[in-house]
Amino acid sequence: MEESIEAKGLARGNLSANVFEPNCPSRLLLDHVTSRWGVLVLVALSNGTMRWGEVRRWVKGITEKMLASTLRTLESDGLVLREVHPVVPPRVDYSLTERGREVVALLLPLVEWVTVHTAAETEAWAAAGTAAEESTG
Amino acid sequence: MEESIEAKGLARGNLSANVFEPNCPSRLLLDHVTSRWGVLVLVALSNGTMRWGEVRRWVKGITEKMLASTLRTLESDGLVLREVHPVVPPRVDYSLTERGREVVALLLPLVEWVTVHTAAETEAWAAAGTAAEESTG
DNA sequence: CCGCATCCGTCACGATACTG
DNA sequence: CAGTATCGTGACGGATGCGG
Repeated sequence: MEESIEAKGLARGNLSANVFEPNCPSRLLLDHVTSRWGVLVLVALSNGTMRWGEVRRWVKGITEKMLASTLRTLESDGLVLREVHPVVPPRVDYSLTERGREVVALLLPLVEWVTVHTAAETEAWAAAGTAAEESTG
Repeated sequence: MEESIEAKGLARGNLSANVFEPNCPSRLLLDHVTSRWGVLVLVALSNGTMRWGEVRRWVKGITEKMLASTLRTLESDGLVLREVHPVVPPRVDYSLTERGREVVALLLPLVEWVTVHTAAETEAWAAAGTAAEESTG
């Protein structure tokens, strides 16, 4: 394992930020980007600017409350840009900031890895799911 | 952004696993590896085999319950190897499996990015924290 | 109808105490 | 040292209400 964090000194405390410290702000940001919905929202937005409803349709299963909360959090972290258009009907666009794109670039390989490494299990799931797809919508 | 997931077809649904599907098993695995404590435990174990107490000391702020739960989950996911030595006093070693090392390799850049991008805020935090350390304990 | 805030129920999380 | 059992709280999730 040449990729040890020790080699990089990441967790040795010789860097200013240390995610292993409970009160370090880096822990908060890490929690946000790796949160249950945060990662999915970020990855969804990697496709470009999206409207509220669009993001909601991408991240299936998320509630309106969590979507709003997640978007607000990511916005305050400077990862997501929120643009409100004062039109009727109301239109709000969400997109990734420069920082947001940086994180997503690191997030994508992880999501891809997970996707690949659940392929075996997913085959069975998809097989059963496809049959039930008609009933579940 | 040439790294769009569209280009890879990751979220297009043409891969067997799709993290955007609420019931897809890949979502579970993603939640596990990106969970609040999961990522920290995995990164900690990237330093090599550790004992229970060691991991606990690395991941500051984690409770015994969460540590046990997280380790069990990661073990069931095939990311962490748990070795029980029937000795007195009891000794249990935790290490990364081959798959675990793969995920950590993808997790480290993310953690590193977070660390770097909170450096500015952390300076103020460290400065204030060091000063307040005396009063707050 | 879209975007989002609020109330409330539920469950995982967190602290403590206890066992082998 | 390495966990397990128990109980309280806060965050999450669902439904509802409001403004444009």
